[in-house]
Amino acid sequence: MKYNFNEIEAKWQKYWAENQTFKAENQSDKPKFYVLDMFPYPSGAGLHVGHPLGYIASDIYARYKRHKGFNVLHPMGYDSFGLPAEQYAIQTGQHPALTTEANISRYREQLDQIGFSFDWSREERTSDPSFYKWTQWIFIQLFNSWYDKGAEKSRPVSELVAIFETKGNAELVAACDDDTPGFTAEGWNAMNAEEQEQMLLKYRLTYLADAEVNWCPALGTVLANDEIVNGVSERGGHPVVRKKMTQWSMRISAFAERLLQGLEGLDWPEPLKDIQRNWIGKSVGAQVHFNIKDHEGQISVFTTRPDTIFGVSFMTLAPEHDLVKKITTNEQREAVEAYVAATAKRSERERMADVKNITGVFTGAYALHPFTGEEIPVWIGDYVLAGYGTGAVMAVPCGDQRDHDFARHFGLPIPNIFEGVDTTEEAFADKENTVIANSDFISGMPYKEASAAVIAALEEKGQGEGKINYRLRDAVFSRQRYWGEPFPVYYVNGLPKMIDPEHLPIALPEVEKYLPTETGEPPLGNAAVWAWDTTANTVVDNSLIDHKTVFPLELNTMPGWAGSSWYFNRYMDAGNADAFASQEALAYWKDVDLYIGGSEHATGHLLYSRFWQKFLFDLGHLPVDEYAKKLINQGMILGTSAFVYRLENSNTFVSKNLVGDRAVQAIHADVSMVNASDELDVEAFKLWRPEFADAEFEMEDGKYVVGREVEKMSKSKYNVVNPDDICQEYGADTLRMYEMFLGPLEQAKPWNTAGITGVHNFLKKLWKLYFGKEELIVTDEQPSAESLKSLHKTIKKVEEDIENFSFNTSVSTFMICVNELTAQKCHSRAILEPLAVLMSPYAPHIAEELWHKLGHDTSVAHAAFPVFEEKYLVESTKTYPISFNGKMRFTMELSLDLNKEEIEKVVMADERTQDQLGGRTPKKVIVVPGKIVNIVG
RNA sequence: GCUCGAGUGGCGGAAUUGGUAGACGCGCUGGAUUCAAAAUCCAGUUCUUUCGGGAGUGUGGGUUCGAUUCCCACCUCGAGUACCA
Repeated sequence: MKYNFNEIEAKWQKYWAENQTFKAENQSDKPKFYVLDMFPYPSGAGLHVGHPLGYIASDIYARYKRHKGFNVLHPMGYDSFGLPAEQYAIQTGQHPALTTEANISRYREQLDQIGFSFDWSREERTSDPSFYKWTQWIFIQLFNSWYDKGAEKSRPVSELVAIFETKGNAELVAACDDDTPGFTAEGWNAMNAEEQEQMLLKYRLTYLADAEVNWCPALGTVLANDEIVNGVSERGGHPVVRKKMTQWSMRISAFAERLLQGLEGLDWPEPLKDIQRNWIGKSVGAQVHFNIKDHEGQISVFTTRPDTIFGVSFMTLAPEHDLVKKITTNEQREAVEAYVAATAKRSERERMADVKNITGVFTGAYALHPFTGEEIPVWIGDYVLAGYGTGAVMAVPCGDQRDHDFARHFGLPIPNIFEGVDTTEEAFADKENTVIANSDFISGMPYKEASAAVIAALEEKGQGEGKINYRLRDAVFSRQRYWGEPFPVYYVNGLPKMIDPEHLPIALPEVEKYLPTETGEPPLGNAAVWAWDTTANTVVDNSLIDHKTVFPLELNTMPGWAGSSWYFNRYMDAGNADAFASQEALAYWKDVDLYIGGSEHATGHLLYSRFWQKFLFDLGHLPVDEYAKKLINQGMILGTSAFVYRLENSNTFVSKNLVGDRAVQAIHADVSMVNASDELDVEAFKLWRPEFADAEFEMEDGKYVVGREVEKMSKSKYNVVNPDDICQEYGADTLRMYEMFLGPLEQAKPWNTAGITGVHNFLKKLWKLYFGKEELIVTDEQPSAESLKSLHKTIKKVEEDIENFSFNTSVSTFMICVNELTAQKCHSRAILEPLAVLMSPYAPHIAEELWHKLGHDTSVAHAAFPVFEEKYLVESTKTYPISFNGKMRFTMELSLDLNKEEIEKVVMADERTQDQLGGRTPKKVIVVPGKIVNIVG
């Protein structure tokens, strides 16, 4: 009987769907296990072979856990709001919902073909109103909350109001805007409703504020820091400029410390945790307030080296610093203003590219040293960033290289405050080996002690305090786009009001055009029906806006990461209309046991989702404050591009090895036109594009050989391999096993379709253990000891491999097992039945077919995993490697009963040993019973 | 620059606590089968060699009876980050 994979796979895919084989119940006596994949954005290009890599790995794990008796939740859905569908809508006028729908069905078709064990009854789409209803609900919860730094906990704003009414904000330790003024209870009570509302916005966890944002003109929207790479937009590579705009922001900075600490308990890849740690960027130091000569007020700086305070020889402010205007002297005004104007004009990118150029201007003002009273010149310079710390630094040229460079460039003094170090040529920044000198009361102290002493002295003087700074900034949450979640927000006198959650969802309105309006408003400004009627509690026509009962709605939409920040909780109880998930379902599933996805989400999705989880946990909506116990990053599958070489200024293509040193242009050729031996199908190439129709070819041995290069798999490089084609030609089981066979899951590795025959042949060989030409050849014969050994060796190894996520080595193990069983001519049911179960996580279709052909009438998916028994592996002899000076020369099969002395005696008596020694007497003989023998001398 | 990660045959990769380097697969070579091809099967395949052997896991050192594995220095590639005070 032939292994007819197409027929088998279609049959079982249908069976699984009809029988809901993988439906997970929210109540079970079995222990739970939640296996999650990062859900995809359904792009128009469909899946290529790189996309399912992580899904296959997680599917193997999910299926394995089912065999091991767990109630497994393994869901899938779509992150279906996003830019590409909207860009397409702008070009074609087609509603993004339609293209998204079409793309999703294409994705679903492709996913179904690979035989994943997803519980599709829980499918979710972030662009579905029944889903984003809860995204809007969470937004409202954030708006109605503030962060108590004392308790490190999010709390309802109603509690904050109660504090303000009785105590003002003097004793309050809360996350809030930097410019929040202090006020007393009387002060609060004296404010009118609008003023109070303005004040509360400074505390809310999502707030509306004027902020310098990253504006991307080409995309027509603002971007978050993690959406910008090397100063250009991550998507499309467009320039980004700074712009002041009123935007919704998320106060994620309030959670910086918890996001950092929470990493400790997570079984996530260390490099990924490092990325998050760096992004959060905690630094411990002090805030120092310098008085200014002849001026009111102070200049505050943040420093991680309070111990170097006696080494300060100047100060530098960011050009944007508020004090610059106030303190600049008349003599210096012209120079300062010119410098400030010049810096403002430069884009972020120019400033980044131009790090080595030292620029700055003296303001004419002097700060006063808190201990010596010495006058310190105040400069401005663009090496100081307005957005970090206080936007000002105390410059210690002997201890900081940038300050040193600046001082040398402008001829400023470089006083040395380090014992035994010369700092004339370069700064000394080694904290560990620091001994302070020339520094009054801290002379002779090391870094730690000196820092503590300085902080204490500053606090006493009221001129500073210990301070921890984080690099993590609040995240801009507004996007000037159409295809995203609408905010449940309307405006009364310019102040935002939340729509009552019971009226959610606020559905995305219809618009004529998906572009910004003529007045520069976001696309929702084109909507005719986009106003909130506070009496009817519904969205009504804009013409009804009277600012009394009908108000304008928010025109921005939420960013891509809104839905993905909580979707994993929704799967636990997808479809619930009364809550984002029931408390019972949340209590049962709790968290994700295994999460697989790409590391490119380290500073985006994986940080934001942890933030929302902690927030919802604080308010009692979730049972745990970290949602993914274990996370694995799958590596990227790279494409193997093919190149043809065209002689310059001609239409002649030269085969790779004939190019020599002639001037040629390398052009990507579609990999589908190239065979496994790198030969180009010349006729197909001519038909590929009109410009190649009359191309000439210089062939070698009648063949055109292409060049190969490993690159990222992408349409533009014509190296995309489609999983559908592979499934058609070799079957899903082959695809699954080959993707795993390629190499370690976490590693990037090139795809090469040529190698797939090895895995395919293996499955054919497996099939032949069960079937002869026409019939099942499995017998009830007692298996041989050898066969039992092959099986149990495999059980042990495969189980260990799955637990360690080493799926590539499992595939090898299966190959070895089948090779051995074939050599043994084993057709025993006692071996082949457990083998089918063992294979089922990797190659579920063939396993299901074999299982049923062996007489079972329920799915193999819930069969118990074979139990490893040590007794079948017990050996009486061992083939010892006999080494001389560490080099293996020959082997000897010896009984494992022999002790050290006996082994040594037998080995020394062997002729080959004497040959090797050539008459010499060994200095030493190392015998490790069961392992090796090493003869030294 | 800083922080991580990785360097093993022609290729993908294996070697789980320091113990037979190159498992398994691709590719290649030879053979069987076939009118022929595909498919299948068998044998070989790290390099080098005077066929005894010798060398060999990025480079140089070290620890050890023994190092792909541990330590030190360096080189190359990849990822993250980028004036963060």
